[in-house]
Amino acid sequence: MTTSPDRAPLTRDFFDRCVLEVAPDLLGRTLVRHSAGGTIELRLTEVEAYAGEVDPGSHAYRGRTPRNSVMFGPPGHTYVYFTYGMWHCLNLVCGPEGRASGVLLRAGEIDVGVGLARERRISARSDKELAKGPARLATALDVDRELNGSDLFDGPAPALSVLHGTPPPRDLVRSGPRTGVGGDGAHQPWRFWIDGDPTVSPYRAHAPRHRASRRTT
DNA sequence: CCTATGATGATCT
DNA sequence: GATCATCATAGGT
Repeated sequence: MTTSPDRAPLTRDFFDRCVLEVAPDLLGRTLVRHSAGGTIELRLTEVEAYAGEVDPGSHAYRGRTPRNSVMFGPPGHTYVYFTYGMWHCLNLVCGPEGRASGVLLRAGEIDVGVGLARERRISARSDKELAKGPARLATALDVDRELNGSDLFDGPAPALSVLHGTPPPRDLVRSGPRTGVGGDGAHQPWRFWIDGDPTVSPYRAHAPRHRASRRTT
């Protein structure tokens, strides 16, 4: 039985590097999700780096809390959080240990399991939209907080893993400010994407909510 | 294509 | 109580 090099899993050492190296290096890689519904494979086209306690845009900026604790653990694990009352976002924890950094997986192209992804993403108007955005990606892959902290290298068929895939030519890798990040971290060019790829999500600048108080009924 | 806005609840201060 | 690493929808261009 032969396995082509692009189907080989990445090693844990791949993730045990500075997040600013790992993030662009993840573009073009293949994310594999095994769940009860079936298998999804996705080619990553857009990611963002969050550099831990030194990064004002990072959940880890103000230190360890119950939510962000897996960011402080070893690399090669998932960090899944719930946001805006409705959505989940999926990150991969990077090294070195103690840095509390992670890569937000923002978008990709579904290569395997398009039918299953469409069942989970009824509102998608085309296949290009199935994982165009971090919460859409998490929805298409059936990722929620149950997956938080899971090890990408947990046994022969982990719930989530990353294969080598085919990285794009370096001159197609672009970088710019992170979507929806404000404050002192707003201008770091730590969003990375494949230029011209139709599955990359639109950039949105940080939009502060202004006096948006809700009635308490 | 674009912009504006409501939905919804965990988290942290 | 404010914020939030977002999305779907409605309506204008």
